[in-house]
Amino acid sequence: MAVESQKQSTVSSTVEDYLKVVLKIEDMKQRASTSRVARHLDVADATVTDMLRKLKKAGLLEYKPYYGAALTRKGRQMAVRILRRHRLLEMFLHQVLGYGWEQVHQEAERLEHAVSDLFISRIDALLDFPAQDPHGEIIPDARGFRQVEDDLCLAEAEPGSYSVRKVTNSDPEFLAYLDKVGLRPATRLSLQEKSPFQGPLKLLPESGREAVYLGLEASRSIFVLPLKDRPPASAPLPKGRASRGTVGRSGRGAGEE
Amino acid sequence: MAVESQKQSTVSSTVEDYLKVVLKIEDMKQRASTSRVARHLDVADATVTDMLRKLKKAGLLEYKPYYGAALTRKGRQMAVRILRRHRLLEMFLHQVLGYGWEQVHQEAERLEHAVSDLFISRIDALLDFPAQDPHGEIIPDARGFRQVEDDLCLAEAEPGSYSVRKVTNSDPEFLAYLDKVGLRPATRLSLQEKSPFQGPLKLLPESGREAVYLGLEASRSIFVLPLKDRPPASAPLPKGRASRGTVGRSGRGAGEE
DNA sequence: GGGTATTATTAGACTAATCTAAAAATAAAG
DNA sequence: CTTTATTTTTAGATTAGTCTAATAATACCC
Repeated sequence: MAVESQKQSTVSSTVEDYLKVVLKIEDMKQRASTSRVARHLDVADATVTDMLRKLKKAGLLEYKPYYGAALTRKGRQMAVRILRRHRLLEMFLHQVLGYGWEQVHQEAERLEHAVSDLFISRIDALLDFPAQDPHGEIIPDARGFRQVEDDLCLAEAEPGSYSVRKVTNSDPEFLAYLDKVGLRPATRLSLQEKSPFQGPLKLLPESGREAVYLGLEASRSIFVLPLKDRPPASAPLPKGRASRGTVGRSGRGAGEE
Repeated sequence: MAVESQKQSTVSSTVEDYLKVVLKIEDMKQRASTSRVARHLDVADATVTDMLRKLKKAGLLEYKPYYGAALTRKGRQMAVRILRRHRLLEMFLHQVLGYGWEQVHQEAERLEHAVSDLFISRIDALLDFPAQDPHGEIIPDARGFRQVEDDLCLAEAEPGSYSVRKVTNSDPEFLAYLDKVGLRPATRLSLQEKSPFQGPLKLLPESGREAVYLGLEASRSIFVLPLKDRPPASAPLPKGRASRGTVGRSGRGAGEE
């Protein structure tokens, strides 16, 4: 059949932000309820109700009153496109302009709506088609494919050896702190103990001056990969990364034929 | 006296565009009338009337009904800041991302409103503090100083030898044409004759395959510097540029004390 | 200097995105 | 299964930026 390259209707940057948030919530396996979306965007609930109705009419998401929203293929496609832009921009700011990983998010947040596709493809090439951003987040490819991320939340991990896969928190203060104690993507660490009753985690980062006591809440934004348990000093650095996720479409059936 | 570093109140990108246009018109020694501003921005005259009143109230320009607008120091400061951003961005797109000089304008037009001051200072350093953009336009420095441009419009020039200083037209088609016939900033050329009755100019660019016949209207956007008349083949390339403009404040009395 | 042409302004309206406060639906708890 | 608490939606308003059509001011020309 004819492959209609459906031109991507242009949407406002506000709409892009809504789609991005719904995608983020869906990725966390949560229901994209009015209030949850509102919290992420820091707007009033009523505003979200209106917008969701509008986005439904535009065919970008399903919306059931009093229930919530779910992206359509078209909406997801757009959301993933923004996600790709955001992460590529972060990588560019970090690698080319020397931004710290705690600085990249805010700038990318504005640029993702302003740069052209040409800009994106140029920085993609300049960076040699990076697979991850400075926080360890996977960068969707140009067609919208996203590698499945097979990582584990530190908050759920058992004591043992791990390497940091990604940090899903963009608060500059928090990231600066992690940096200070030596917790960055690719850092190896040993989780030594988890205190009971929502207590902190005792960690030993490889860059390892001393043990770090990290609050449980903070540990929820750190994702790790288990390391084959070998003597940490002689363990070979897993070049690509020991176990990779399989490659799959972004979302059920999204993307073009 | 105490140096109040007056924090630059933030304005919308729309306002930035208005200020930029008024600056551009003033730079052309014209009156910033409602209709002229409207034409530059491609909006209705009525829209401009409203906006000028608003900008006057914000202290960014003077506005006399039925006459026009003139930037205040504060307004000019903001406008020059955007101009600097625009031109630095163009240079960056050209030098780092490999954009053609006919492609840079459109992208910079969006980015100038979106990038942070950090971004600007980083690309400024990366480019080694360039003095001009890809069209030969002077880039104001970080304090808002602008070199006086002592160039001559080709439309007003007498036959003789010149080098191209700048091209003040951002139409991609037009720039692509100039490029094709070998007319770019720094290109040396000889203006051979000017046909009477608004006729075309006969030019011989140094990169010089053959003579170029350029319409008078087109010649208005090309600015040149006269060359000391020596045999063109042996003339030494003026390194910095033979005669430089003096350095002065951007606009009468603008800038901080 | 009065009539015509041009240029500006006013008036009224629209859209996108937002808000607050009130009303309605759903969920939770006895 | 009724009452209460929570969540969501509706209603009504606001702001920024824009438009068109009508009116008013200025400029130009014999």
